[in-house]
Amino acid sequence: MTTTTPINHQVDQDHMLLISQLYPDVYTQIVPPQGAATKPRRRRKKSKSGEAGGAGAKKRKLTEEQVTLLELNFGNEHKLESEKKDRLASELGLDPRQVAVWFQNRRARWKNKKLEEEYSILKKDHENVVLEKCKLESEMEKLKEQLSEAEKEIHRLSERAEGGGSSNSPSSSLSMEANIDPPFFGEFGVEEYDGVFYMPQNNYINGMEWMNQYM
DNA sequence: GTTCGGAACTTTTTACATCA
DNA sequence: GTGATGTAAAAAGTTCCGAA
Repeated sequence: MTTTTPINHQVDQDHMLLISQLYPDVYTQIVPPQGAATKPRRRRKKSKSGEAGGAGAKKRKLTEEQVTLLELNFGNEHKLESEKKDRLASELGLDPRQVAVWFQNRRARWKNKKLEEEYSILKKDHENVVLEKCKLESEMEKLKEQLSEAEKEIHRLSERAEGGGSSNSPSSSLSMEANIDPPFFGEFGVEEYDGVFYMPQNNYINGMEWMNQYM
């Protein structure tokens, strides 16, 4: 990382001077007059048409053909090598710097567009997830209701059975089953085969209360 | 007169080379 | 090997012009 040292300023000024000789049209506005060389670079001043820059400094809208060819090249490669830039520039009748600037701006536009697209995809994904969450929540509510009904039914049946005094009660038969050790993770009804865990479809892990009826 | 897209520009960041 | 320095290129941010 380079900081802007006085040495760098001098180097920058030298570059600017050199470039200004190569591309006088573009750089006449920003190369400081003599005596200003040691000052830090300043933003160019607002220049009116016809001022120092002259006709060459005027912004030119690129023609349709120029843009088409530039787009074509951008489609192939988002970055330009120096040789290709020069070749393209002479092909288009443009300054190589203009071609470079066009590619810089095009990359920026492309990046913005890509970000917008990614954002809208993520937004859509998020909306779908929220929708799915709502569905699952309402499904869970329904299942809870069903569970509550089942619990009530079990309670009714066990009360009736107790009243009858039968030794063949559901609780006694189930309690025998409860004494059998589960294979793996038995208490959750989860079994492991070959490193893969299997869970019975109707198992309900979080709401284990009903299981206690048989313990 | 205002807004917007884009060309042109400046500043910052990054990567690489060279040298002490 | 390592840190300082220089250089070039790209990214990021800004200014300003022309057209609608």
